[in-house]
Amino acid sequence: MEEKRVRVRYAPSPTGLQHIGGIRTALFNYLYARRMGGDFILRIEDTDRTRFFEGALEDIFSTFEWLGMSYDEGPVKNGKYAPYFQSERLELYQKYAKELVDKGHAYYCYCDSDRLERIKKIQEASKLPPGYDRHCRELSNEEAEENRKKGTTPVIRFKAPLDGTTSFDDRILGKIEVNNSTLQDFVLLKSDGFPTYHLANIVDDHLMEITDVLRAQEWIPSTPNHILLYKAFGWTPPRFCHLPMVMGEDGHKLSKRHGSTHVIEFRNNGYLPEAIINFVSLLGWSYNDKEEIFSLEDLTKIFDVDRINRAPAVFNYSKLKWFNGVYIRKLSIDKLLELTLPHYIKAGLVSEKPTDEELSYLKKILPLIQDRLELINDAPELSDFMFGTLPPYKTWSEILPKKVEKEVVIKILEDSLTILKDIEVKPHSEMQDALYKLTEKHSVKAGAIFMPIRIAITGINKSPELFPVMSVLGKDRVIARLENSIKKLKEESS
RNA sequence: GGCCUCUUCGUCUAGUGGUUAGGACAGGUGAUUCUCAGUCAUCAGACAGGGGUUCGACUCCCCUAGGGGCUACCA
Repeated sequence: MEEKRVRVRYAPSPTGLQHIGGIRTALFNYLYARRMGGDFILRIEDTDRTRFFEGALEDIFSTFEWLGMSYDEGPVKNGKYAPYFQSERLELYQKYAKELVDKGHAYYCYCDSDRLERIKKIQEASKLPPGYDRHCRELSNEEAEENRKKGTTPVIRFKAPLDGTTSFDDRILGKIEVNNSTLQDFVLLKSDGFPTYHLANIVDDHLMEITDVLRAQEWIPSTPNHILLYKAFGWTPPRFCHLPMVMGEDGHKLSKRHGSTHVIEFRNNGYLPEAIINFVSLLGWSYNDKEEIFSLEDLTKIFDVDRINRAPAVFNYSKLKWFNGVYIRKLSIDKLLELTLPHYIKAGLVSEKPTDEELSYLKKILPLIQDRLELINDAPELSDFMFGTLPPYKTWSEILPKKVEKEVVIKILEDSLTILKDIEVKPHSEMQDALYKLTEKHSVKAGAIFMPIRIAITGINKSPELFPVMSVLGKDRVIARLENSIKKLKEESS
């Protein structure tokens, strides 16, 4: 049999910001399409008017762009099957819902929310499984007419089979079968004329010639409904592939209470798109047992649906951070500058319109902190001591090495000052060797020499390598900071 | 409650009847004539339990337990 060109879609509903779970689904669809040389479609399922969220669309587009995922058809871009907003396809769904009624697969239901509420309460009270009681399923024409006269706008419900079974073959889960007796007469068309997810989704998937549906496992329970719908229409269903859920650290579906979940939050917090893509690709999928650093480009070549896991995956923030560090270390200094500059400006370390001088100074600082940077946003905090004549000293007493007498520290700093005044401040072993000699003179360990110098010069006890720092700072500032520290220490001891 | 589904180190996972059960993150230790980070080395850490099937089960089957999802005129 000839294989059809693969067509997959990501179909978010604009009810909130894009989150990790959604983007994982989007990514897998994207990768599958690219790997198979097929089409990736973006479709906006805006069928719930009550939950529409203002910034959602903008967020979807910018998230895709930021992550570097392109789609072949979708809003704005359009394509052969336009429009890609379900809200613009209403007549279509109404037509198909009506068709189902005519074929006897669906019916008008006049039950209002009051009645629905009532039967729900009764079911709860008598511990019966909840669900619509199919009151309108076999309504006579007279009764229907009566309801119409009362002015109630009906919904259209699917007439689910009462017995037998419905099954489908999931690409990763295998055969899934349910008894039709457990199915509901779910709503297809709401009373406001909008379709429900179930109707709109399958109508569009069919019309848009979607071949594979990759979606989260939370959709498994409604898949039999969808299969039945395809059957009622006489259409061939696509292949289904249900992706494992993404959980929070407590084992529940990932949500806000687990911390950041929206892609935009990660973006704002200093995460790189490469890190998000790489990390998310490994949520429920793996390549092999040794490689795990992949670019989006790599992934389009190696992604394999058959290697997707069945079990849910817990979102591990610390591993994401590690990935971010990996990708930050891969950045060129120019790129790193571009990304960190706004933060330096915000921190007030660089002027609003940075001068060339400021820019080239930043370019000298960044290599100093690149290795230790985990989040782009942390750059200013990690390097603020590189700015100004004197660093922002903390309390001296807290920072001084504990095991060394203050008098000795002062002597060490004075000796260092003498040494440094005489040589070039370069990141060279010469400087290191010269200072190292002080360990013998004062009979202390290396740390007792370098720590005081570090603190005197940077004002902190955790800094990048001392000699590169001194080199970037320049001789004048090194001397000034050393002198200032000695002075301060002397004041404090008197 | 009902239906569906899942189960290898704390976490992400490799594994497809015979392995010292491998890797990564996190954690421990050591090295890198200084701290932190990075890097390198190293340690610790798992097949949920019980029955089968088999010469042999992490791998196949059944049961139990535990987890998760769904159960809307939301997607």
